[in-house]
Formats: sequence, C-alpha cells, structure tokens
Amino acid sequence: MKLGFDFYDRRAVQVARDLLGQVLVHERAGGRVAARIVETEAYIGPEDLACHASKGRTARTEVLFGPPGTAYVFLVYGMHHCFNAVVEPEGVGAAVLVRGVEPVEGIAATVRTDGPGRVCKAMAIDLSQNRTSLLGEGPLWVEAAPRPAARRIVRGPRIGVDYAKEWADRPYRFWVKDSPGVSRPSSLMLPRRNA
DNA sequence: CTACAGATCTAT
DNA sequence: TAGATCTGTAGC
Repeated sequence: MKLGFDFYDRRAVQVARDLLGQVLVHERAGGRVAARIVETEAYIGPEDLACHASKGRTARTEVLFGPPGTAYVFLVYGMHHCFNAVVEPEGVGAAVLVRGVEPVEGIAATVRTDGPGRVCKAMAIDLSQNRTSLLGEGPLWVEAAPRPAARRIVRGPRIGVDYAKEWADRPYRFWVKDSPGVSRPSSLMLPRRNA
C-alpha cells in the first residue's frame, strides 16, 4: 500500500530515516519501475541554508511549501534530475531527497542507481513529475515495505552542501549500511577492484 | 540584461 | 580534474 499523508506530514529528519527500505514506484506508459530506497537526505525548512526553501517562495521552491506527499523534482547542473518528497505540514518548506536505491522491478541489474541523478535516470523521473502528488493516482508513489533493522541504518552529514555553513555538518543524511545503492563522494571513492 | 554557481556524473 | 549544459537568483 502507498505511504499516505500522515507519513509525510512529519519532521523531515524522521521521514528521511523512515523512507529507508520503502519502495519508490514510477508507473508510466512504458511499464512500471520500482526500487528500494537506501539513501536519503532531509532538508528541514527555510532556516536550513542547504534547503532550496531558504531562498523563500519562488516559482521553483513554491512546491516545497505545499502539502506533504508531493513530488519535488529539480534539475541540477543543467542535466541531472533530483527527486524529493515534500514533507512537514503545509506552509513549511521542507523535503527529503532520495539519493540512492536498489532495483526491484523494471531496472536492469547492470544500471547504477547510487546518486540522486542516477536514481532519476534509472527510474525515468524528470520535470514532468514535478508537483505531482505521491498520495493519489499520480505516476509516482512510495510503497510501504519492511524497514531495515535499526542497526543497519547509518547517519551522517549531507553531500555537496558545503556552502550551507554550519548546516553542512548537520547529520541529516541516512543510508543503509553496506548497500550497493548508496552513493559515495568521488573523493572517497574506493579504487575499482578487479579481483 | 548578464553573470555565476549549483542537493551531479562521467570521462580523461 | 575538468567539462557538460541549464536555470534560478543576484547584481548591475
């Protein structure tokens, strides 16, 4: 069953942690694509300098202030899409970014799904899903699934938000320990093993 | 109006 | 380590 209003209508950090293990589904003409969420980041509101809502209400960020359970998709670096779920009560500009998934259905095993850009590419998510509801009959939703054991959930600072001053160090990133769907900063990339 | 940097990824 | 490639936002 789909995660509903009450799931998203909570603190961003809580939703980010609870989204781990849940299954993101995109149903479209070409068929259904589904993947298990293994990495998320919370962007907690306008006071959070890493959150797009810190820019105030603009054409781009307006959706963040809307009802929880809405898709927020944006384009970064002119080529990569990032998928978020709007969270917290209406009026609070907050969201949870999905940074990594593991294929469940409709994604070739060879396709990489670690990193927010790759998640959207693998799941065919783009700006056409921006502002669509995750709660009703829209093309995107999150299916409830068993959560990972608490001891398999790891927490740390968000990626790529160094400009956000003290907010950059806040531990708002959550991921499932040892999952291949979890992204790693290039500076920490391990050398490729051929053995 | 122009300039610039960004919640990234890939190839060199 | 830099280039792709586009848009919101700031600055003039």
